[in-house]
Amino acid sequence: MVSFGWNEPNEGEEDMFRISDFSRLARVSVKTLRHYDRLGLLVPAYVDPASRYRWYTARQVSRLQRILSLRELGFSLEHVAGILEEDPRGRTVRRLLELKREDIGRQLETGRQRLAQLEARLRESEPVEPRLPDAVLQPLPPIRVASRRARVADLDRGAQELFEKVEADAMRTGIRATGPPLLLYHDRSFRESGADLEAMVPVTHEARSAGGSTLRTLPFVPAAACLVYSGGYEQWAEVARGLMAWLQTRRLVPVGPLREVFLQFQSDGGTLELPRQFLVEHPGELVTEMQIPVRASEARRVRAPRVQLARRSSRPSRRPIRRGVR
Amino acid sequence: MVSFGWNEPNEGEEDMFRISDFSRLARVSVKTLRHYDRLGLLVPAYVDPASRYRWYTARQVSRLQRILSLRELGFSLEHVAGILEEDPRGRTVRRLLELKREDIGRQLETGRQRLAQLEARLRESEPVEPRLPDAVLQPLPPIRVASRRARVADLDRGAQELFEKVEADAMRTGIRATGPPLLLYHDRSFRESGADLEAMVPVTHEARSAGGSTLRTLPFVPAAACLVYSGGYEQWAEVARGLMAWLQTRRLVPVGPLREVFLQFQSDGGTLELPRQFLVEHPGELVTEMQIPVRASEARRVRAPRVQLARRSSRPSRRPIRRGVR
DNA sequence: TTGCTCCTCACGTCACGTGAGGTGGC
DNA sequence: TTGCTCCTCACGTCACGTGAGGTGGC
Repeated sequence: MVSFGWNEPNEGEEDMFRISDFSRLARVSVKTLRHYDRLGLLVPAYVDPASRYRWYTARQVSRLQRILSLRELGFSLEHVAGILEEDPRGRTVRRLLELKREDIGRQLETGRQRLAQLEARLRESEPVEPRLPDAVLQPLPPIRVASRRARVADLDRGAQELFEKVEADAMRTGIRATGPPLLLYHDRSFRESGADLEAMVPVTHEARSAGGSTLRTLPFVPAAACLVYSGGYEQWAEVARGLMAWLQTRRLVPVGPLREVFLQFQSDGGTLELPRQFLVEHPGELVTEMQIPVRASEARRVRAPRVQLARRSSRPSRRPIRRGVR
Repeated sequence: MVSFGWNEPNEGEEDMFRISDFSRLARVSVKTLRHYDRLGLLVPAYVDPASRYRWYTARQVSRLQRILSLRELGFSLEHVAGILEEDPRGRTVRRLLELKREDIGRQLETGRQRLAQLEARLRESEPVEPRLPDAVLQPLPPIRVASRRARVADLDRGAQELFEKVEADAMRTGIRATGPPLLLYHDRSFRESGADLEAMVPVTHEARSAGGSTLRTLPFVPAAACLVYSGGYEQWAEVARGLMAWLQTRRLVPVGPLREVFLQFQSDGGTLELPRQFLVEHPGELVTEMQIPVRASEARRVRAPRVQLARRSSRPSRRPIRRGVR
């Protein structure tokens, strides 16, 4: 047994709160307090060596409240532990909070959108059956681009940062963009985090250097399904449905990385060869073209059995969901 | 082996997408698709019996998108499964969506508040040290009340519903409230879900029946720490700190259930005996009094050793947090 | 034939919650 | 002494993600 602290001055001498009272007054569950103790986030002011009872002081409330408010801002407890070791007035914490502010701003925006959509859906008694967008099949010419490729932690932010870097490089080296920016998805399947992205800007063949960006030529693609749509990713549902239905009826299958071309991504328009009518229909909106290399299917036609039944008898789901609302 | 479906008409005959392509085009990870298959939420149109490869059709995108949008609204996957079995235009779904709308509205509100607080904190170079609110020690007289007690799933909503019921009972039975409503926390420690709450309205002793509500008399409390504050639960941090510090310096310990008295909970004020000055200072705001029965501490003074060191040597935390921001 | 795609299975993550079984405190 | 409070330990939750080890498909 180690024994110390018993020679301390009187400042340590004070009444304390048992865990249940501390829990009630601070509005935090006992389980949470024990959890924070284990993580070393909030260690009780005193722990009885025999009974292991935890005792807390009033002064510990402020640390607890800092933990809770950081947690509510969306930081992980591990992250909170780090922040609490920093100077709360220092630059590091300030920067983190500023980043978090932008974060929450974005979250609010998507929340508002979702709410608006939900309300629209509730107002309409009958859903407006959206006409599915139509695609075209065409070859993609080789394109000379300045590009940056990386695995990014967050899809949207990562893409934006890549584009900013490429554009900064172009600025510095005096390269002019000759067309709208493109985004390539290199992963064979979709992933939200750790995606392998390549952001690029078309340039002329005269460009010799692009700083940190790479100059390369996108290969010729003999056939690609291309689909232009307006609006952000909230449109993806219909775009995907439309494109896939289109591919399916034509017996085409994807064979290469997906491209997104940002034809109009700012209110001033951009350099595009879009039909003028499209732009008039969607003034100031985001206009994107999706392009996916395809080839004819191998004519290996798979016929679909009534799979729901087949699956049930051959391989029952391991964790069946209990049905029924409420 | 069960075999069927091979006599189906041609409608089942169509090309399909392998899981990676379906994933890319629908912007959903392969892991998620397999997960939904396992749960029976989205079973592939065809599963090769030999290879167990999953094949999806374009038509399955719309079901997937419904799953995703319901999930994003905050429904659990189990709940989503239930909703998908209902008529999407039926009353059940409509009611669920309306509830969810209110839910999201509330979430947006707290998000906005958090953002505002964060921004305020970022604007101030120096924090305004809040003066801690002050409590008073006083006896609580017995009070005749009409009350409803229940375990509630959600704290805030549960309390509100209880109050609505009590007030409806009072209306129906013609009882007049003789004071501001009270909320009692019966749990020995705090809990967010499943809390044991009692909502009550003071009434006269003449009342003989209160419908579904119970008529009872709150017992006399010889000593309670009472603290009046304005604002909502976002004030709790300071209130708790103030109250606990106040208790601690006076060597008082809580001995009974916590009461909240809603002195002013609507913009029109209410029936109160608050100092007029307080009301003038906080016009139209929420004004709450916290009351907690106390008694003198047993003079068993626990002296706090330097616990951080003691704990480290005697019981190292099992899952230490790796420190350092970013 | 080779590498690529897909498979299953087991375990991890995150912030606790649940419950069993047991001991200290007044 | 009795019930109440608190303890630890192990496991569960939720919606997947990670990675090992292995097989089918072109």
